Amino acid sequence: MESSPETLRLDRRRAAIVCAARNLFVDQGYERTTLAETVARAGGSLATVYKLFRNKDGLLEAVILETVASGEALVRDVEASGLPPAETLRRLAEGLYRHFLAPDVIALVRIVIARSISEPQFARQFFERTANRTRDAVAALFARWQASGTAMNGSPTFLAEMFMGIFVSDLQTQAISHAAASSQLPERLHERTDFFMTAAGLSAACERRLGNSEWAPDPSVLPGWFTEAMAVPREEGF
Amino acid sequence: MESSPETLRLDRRRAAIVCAARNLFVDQGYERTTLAETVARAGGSLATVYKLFRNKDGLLEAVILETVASGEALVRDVEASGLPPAETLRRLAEGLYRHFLAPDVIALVRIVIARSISEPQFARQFFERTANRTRDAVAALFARWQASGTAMNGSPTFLAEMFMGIFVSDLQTQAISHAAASSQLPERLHERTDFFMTAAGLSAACERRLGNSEWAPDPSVLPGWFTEAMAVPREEGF
DNA sequence: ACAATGGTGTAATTAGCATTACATTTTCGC
DNA sequence: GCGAAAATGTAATGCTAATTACACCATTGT
Repeated sequence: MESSPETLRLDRRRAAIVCAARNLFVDQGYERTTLAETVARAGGSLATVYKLFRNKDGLLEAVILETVASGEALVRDVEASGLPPAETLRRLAEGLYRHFLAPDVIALVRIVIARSISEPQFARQFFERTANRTRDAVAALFARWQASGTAMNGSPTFLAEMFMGIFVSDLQTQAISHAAASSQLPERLHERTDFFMTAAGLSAACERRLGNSEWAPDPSVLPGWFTEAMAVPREEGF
Repeated sequence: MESSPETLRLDRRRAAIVCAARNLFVDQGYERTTLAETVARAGGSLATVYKLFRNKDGLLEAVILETVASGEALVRDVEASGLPPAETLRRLAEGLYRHFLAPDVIALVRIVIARSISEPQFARQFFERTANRTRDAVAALFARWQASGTAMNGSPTFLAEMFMGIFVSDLQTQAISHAAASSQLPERLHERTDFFMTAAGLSAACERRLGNSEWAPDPSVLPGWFTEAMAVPREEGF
């Protein structure tokens, strides 16, 4: 093992560089940010950047992978609060919205899309780690609900896709149009979530038919698709 | 007026350059395409490019604006066939999908997003001319239906936004992940459209209650929001 | 205190490409 | 055919920024 202080020092440099780079990338984009600028802001030197990240692309990769994570943790947390489906979905919607539509995240998504032209497999990996993983976590949640007797229209995977659609379309809008973050978020979000729940057969009205007071899951007999959809959420930063 | 053959010649050059540029941009992206390459493919010369488009940015602008148009015309055409709402929406979904998810369009959207970092107002204009205009056309369609007695859950604008969400989320997926165009389009699309219609209260089941045989709009008394939503579709290429 | 390891600062090196300039050829009305 | 106007081809120019090389300073373990 290396001596701890040495490692710490190196790590601190690395963190500082990644942080400075992230801020600059978010403000100006990747192409317009020079390594000289990054180094000027982070301290350190060009040579260090090349040692740590091999080249500018490597730095971008580090920035992206260390900044944007999936919403799995959020799904886990909201589910853990044990609320009935309708309320769970409302909170989930709010949390995912906050997560995926944070200005920094949008800016980085723009950069990833731009780079996807020359490096498709990097973009694919990014997408895998964020959107797909989150979608799978939501699908698994739906699967658990369905397994415990909550009726809904459609397979968990399909419903998860549609649920994610609530955010993605806004993400696209913001990514392209640079619209100011709308302040009417809360209502819009609720409206959309309710729309989703209506179609999915999960709206509050439906729940009342089952008595929504003490909603408790019952993990007993599982349908066929359950096994694949039930992939256990992995440990990963939010 | 200039003499006709002269103008024709100039126009033909222009068209050839735009076409070559579009193909190259779609294949390689904007940054990686050099003007020399474009000119080599189109014939003509660098000097001509600078005369016609002022600079590389101008060429991009021309390519984008002459290639991607809104789906207004499609909305008009599908509506004109006079089918009941459910069937109209299915066809509309199919048409819009084909339009917005064509590989060329996706590639150009990628480029616009990339450029939106340094030129936000150009990107906003693009968005305005494509997605927003299409959404408004769909909203106006919903407004007309609602005005003629078709019941639905939510304002036309809101419903149009949700309807567009069906495509946008896939557009995002394709733009980022470069997934091969899915061949399972038809089913997925139908499934989603039906999902939308369920939530919107427009599904076939609902229609049957009104008798869906000879569905005919009745543009008589209009609700308050109608005027703004009813913006007449403008002439524009599809 | 002292070497050694490794970070730092600066100054080349390099390369790509947009943009410009200009000399040559083509087009087209007359 | 002729000459003006425009198009073409080619060869600079110029700039930007990634990448590399190298000489100088800091930290750390002994």
